[in-house]
Amino acid sequence: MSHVRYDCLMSLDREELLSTAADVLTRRPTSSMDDIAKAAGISRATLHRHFAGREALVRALEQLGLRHLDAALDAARTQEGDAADAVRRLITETEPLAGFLGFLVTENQLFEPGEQHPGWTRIDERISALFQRGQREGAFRIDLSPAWLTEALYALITASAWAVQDGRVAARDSVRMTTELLLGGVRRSSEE
Amino acid sequence: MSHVRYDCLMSLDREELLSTAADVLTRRPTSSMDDIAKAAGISRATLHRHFAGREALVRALEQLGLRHLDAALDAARTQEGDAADAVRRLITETEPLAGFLGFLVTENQLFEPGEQHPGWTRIDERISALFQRGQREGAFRIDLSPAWLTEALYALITASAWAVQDGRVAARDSVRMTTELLLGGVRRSSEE
DNA sequence: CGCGGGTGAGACATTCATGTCTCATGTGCG
DNA sequence: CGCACATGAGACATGAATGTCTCACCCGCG
Repeated sequence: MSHVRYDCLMSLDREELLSTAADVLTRRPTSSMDDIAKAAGISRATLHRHFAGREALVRALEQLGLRHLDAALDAARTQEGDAADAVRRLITETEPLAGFLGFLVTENQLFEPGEQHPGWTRIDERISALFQRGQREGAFRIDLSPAWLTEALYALITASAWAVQDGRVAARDSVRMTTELLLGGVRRSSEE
Repeated sequence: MSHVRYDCLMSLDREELLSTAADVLTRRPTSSMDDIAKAAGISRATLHRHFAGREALVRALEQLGLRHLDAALDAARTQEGDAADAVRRLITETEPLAGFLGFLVTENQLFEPGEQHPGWTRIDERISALFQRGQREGAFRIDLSPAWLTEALYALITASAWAVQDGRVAARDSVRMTTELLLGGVRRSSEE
């Protein structure tokens, strides 16, 4: 068997597969295994050979999303520099994932009301830590809990992705709109 | 047939039915017609006598949601007084609908990617008009489009409902958190 | 050349929600 | 009382998605 020798290549296939699956499900969250297989250019049988079932596929997609989020958090260097700038960087890095993130959040909200995978808590904590740092440094207001700010960040990012998808927001404005609203709010402020 | 005579009563039944259906689907968006019927204390057959199918039921729920939103917009008197205060009132009035709203948004996002019911555009326009007014009066910043602010309002309201449901935000803080974030953003501001 | 592993196509059983139908019950009203 | 209508219970057919299986095919490699 070539399983062992070609594990890395298999992983690559798997990675691409997950990627296109993410694309398809981002566009149409109710796509069937058939649709996903066709979109990936493989047969349903082969798709099943990679992922035991839809359940397993979604789990794997979740892991993929978590990895990407982790990477985005790393790339944003959330522990460095001005907290507000770090939030800007984080949103910028996260924007390409926005639609996919929306799928995962919806899926989670849909099928596991109340419980949540442990993988998310770590991401939540990393984001939460950023907001906490901002509060500690006096850059962020302290009357909004980091947990809520984290939720709001998710919400605004996915909302912007959907707004872009529906043509209500221009794609090039997406990051700025999200960032500015989250950081500054609607009210006209005296500073800057 | 007593159809004509009892139309008003039937409507009342229908209203209650819609209400409990909304409750059930808010909690578990994937509930079956069976679940809904049981929750309403009626048989699936009777449920089908009121609504031709799930499609029709969801449509009716959408109408219900639109009516409630309209009522919330009326109650918030969005055209009166300070725009920021109007937003506060709007969120306060909308908060009881938040979970239900989340269901409708998700359902929409799920099954009709791209298109949207004409009923929503009117609501969107009413909310959008509020933000426009705030911009005109100099209370709101003008570099965020009213369309985006409207989307963000939806997103934050439903996000807060989910956060409360998952225990990440206290129910009593929900309105304040949403309002404050939307109006003032994360950044600590010099005013107030 | 011949072999083996991976693949595509498709048949098949299963499950689940849905929609429709029938029939027995029950309740109110004449 | 007896009739009409609404309801509840449940059988039934349908359709869709899923998961499993078999078989033929092809491609690379010995």
